[in-house]
Amino acid sequence: MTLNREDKRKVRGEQSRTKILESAKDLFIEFGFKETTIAMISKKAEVGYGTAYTHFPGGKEEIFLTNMKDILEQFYQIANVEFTVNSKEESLVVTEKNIENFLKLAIKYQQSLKVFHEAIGLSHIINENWQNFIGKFIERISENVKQAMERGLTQHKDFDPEVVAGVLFYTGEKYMWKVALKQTDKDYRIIASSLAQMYVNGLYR
Amino acid sequence: MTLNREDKRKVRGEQSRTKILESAKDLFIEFGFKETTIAMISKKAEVGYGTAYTHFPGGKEEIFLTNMKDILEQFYQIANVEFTVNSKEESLVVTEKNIENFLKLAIKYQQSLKVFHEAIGLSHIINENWQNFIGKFIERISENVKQAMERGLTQHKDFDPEVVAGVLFYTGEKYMWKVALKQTDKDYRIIASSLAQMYVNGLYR
DNA sequence: AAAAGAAGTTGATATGATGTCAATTTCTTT
DNA sequence: AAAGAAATTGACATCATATCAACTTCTTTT
Repeated sequence: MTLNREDKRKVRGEQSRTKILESAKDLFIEFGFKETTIAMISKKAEVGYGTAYTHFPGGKEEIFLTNMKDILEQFYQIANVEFTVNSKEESLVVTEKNIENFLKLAIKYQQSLKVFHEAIGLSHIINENWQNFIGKFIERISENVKQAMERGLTQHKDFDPEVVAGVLFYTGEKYMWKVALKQTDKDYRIIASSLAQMYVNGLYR
Repeated sequence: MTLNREDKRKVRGEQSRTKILESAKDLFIEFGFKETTIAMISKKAEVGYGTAYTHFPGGKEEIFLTNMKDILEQFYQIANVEFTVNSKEESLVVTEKNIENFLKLAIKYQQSLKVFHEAIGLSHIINENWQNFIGKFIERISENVKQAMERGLTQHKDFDPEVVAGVLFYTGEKYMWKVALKQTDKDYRIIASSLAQMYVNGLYR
């Protein structure tokens, strides 16, 4: 066995895989998730029909998720910033900025997110991926809420942290989809401002 | 033409229609939207395969929507209650009660709503119906927000009424689905309380 | 009462997508 | 050069949808 020489079969395999992913990316954006078929993808990628399944046993779903991984990672970075809240004013600024960044990404990846939204409804596995992703956000925001409650910064001491976190995240998520689906004309800054105000004034005293 | 005598063909037709709807109702709850097929429905209803399509040209989607109409109407009644807000305290009580009623319906119709949620993702037409339905809610809540703003009762005069309304409705909607999909153990009163507090304290000064 | 017509039923059929698999090609190792 | 491994391939089985021409059942017309 010669380790330093390239295996041409592996190279060809990688090429097929890449061609499938790239062809799929274009097709999904042009035709959407449901309308795009394995036949279309393999044809555009100039590989046999079955080749798509050897590289992606999970079919369309796996191909799509592989392409989305990158974008999802960027969204997750926003929630992943550590911060400790010392005052209502500080929280307002941080929250508003986070929502703005979130919505900016939605604008940047509008086309892909539109397909993603469709796919979440159509595919059980893709939906599961998204729910799992959402869970991390909610958890993260809940921690901040708990922290604020423990320090006596909140309006009430009997808030449910998850519900409070949901007010921020679920409303933000909904507007993210609205932006992606072009269902709103509102400026992302207006959305971020009103939502941040509602959240911070609702939570802190 | 004899108007007072019954047309046996029409009677038989009505019977077929009813049998299709009732069979579908059971099957949808047992197998879900995707798994339930026209073949299953027509078989259980003891009619020919094509009969389902003569009564419901829109296929599965039309059958399902026809069955859901009743439940949706009940949800809409909650939003349709006129009320003018005079104080923050009054608003808190009314808002909390509305959310509670909303979530109570979700518990009552948990099984149907679970299927509905699946169907919204799978069917473009069913999704459209739901979006249209949601729009009425948001509009209604927005009116209340505007009213409060005009009367100088709010924390800010530059709130976007729709975004503010979204904070209440979209979070409520999300928890409605969580209840229907049994994705939460929280008591509906806990949810209603925290959400109402967040909304009212966020909006009013 | 028979013929014509209308309403409703029916299942065979065309269509279109998915996922599998046995055969085949291409490259590597013995 | 032969054997073996990796990757490719498209024909095929499967399954659900929607359509439609033939058919049955009932009503109206003559």
